[in-house]
Amino acid sequence: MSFSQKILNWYSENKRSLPWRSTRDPYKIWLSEIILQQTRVVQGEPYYLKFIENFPNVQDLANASEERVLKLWQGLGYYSRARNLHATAKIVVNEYDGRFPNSYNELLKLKGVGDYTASAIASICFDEPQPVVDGNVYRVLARHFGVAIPINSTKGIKYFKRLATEVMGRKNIRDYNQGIMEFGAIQCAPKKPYCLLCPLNESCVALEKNLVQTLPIKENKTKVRKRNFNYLVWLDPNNKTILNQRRGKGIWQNLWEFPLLESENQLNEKEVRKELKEMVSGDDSFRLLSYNESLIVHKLSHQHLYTRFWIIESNVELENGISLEDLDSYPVPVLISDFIKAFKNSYF
DNA sequence: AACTCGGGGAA
DNA sequence: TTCCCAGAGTT
Repeated sequence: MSFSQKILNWYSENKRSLPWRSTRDPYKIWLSEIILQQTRVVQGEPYYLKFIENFPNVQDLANASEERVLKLWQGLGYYSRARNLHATAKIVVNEYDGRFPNSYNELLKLKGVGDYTASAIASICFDEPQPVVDGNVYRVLARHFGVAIPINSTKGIKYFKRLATEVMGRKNIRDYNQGIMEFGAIQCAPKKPYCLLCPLNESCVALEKNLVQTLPIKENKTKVRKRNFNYLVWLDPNNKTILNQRRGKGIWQNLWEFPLLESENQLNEKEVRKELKEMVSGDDSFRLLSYNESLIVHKLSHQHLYTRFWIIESNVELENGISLEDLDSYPVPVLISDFIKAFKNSYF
């Protein structure tokens, strides 16, 4: 029996029941694929359900505000996915008459749709024989065929795409693609796969050579940048506060946060007070207190944010202050939403 | 080719 | 802690 046939057989017996498995609607498949980029199924599934409920079709998504899209995306990370999702919805509505392109090559032109996602949509919705190559597929192929080329090298990316094309089998590409990913996620898991019961164990090169724990090979370790954040949580006599929207490049683009003082070294109370006096032009009729005793370390994959929240009780009314109830309507990073939640429970 | 972009779950 | 997740865009 061929490699692809064994995958198909395994899939038919072991596939999870997932909400996007029962449709060929390109909108829904596209949405699910964007959500699942670098994201576990269990984490993405509730977001998929929320998005379908709020935006049943691409027109609804295109007509929404970016604020609303980002708010629904809040907590999922990689927020450029949400911005590109929204932008692509508008393009599909305005330039494609509301219909998604139906081929790999055309899908590839959409924002946020790369090789993997174009292959996924083309195969699942339109039966086009394009193999998906995601993290699961890299692992399955590297192990089963004993490939030691780094999966994140230019050479590796080309090699595995070619290998995936050779072994895919073209008759049921829709189930095969989902099957090999599911197989990688459940059977050929990253750590401690249970090879004894694997339907492909007789032909697995990594198992034969005792390389299951070694493959796939990945090079480059991301170095972590350390940053010091001081968030200024204003509270005026009406308990209103201030949020700013992050613009430009960097993390959390277009999300909201409290006014931020970023510094080379962590600031103490005296230094924060000095900065504040300049901001309010000499007026020092405010109370300043540190909310968190020890620093909060918010860890992103390539940045560690050493964070302190400062509460500033001011006697001056803020002009465009935001009430604490309204804070929840803004899309904010998890670091901020965690604080808001704790703050509301503890401070009043 | 290397870097940037989140957050969370599992071992 | 470390690894990695149905990757893509930018430099």
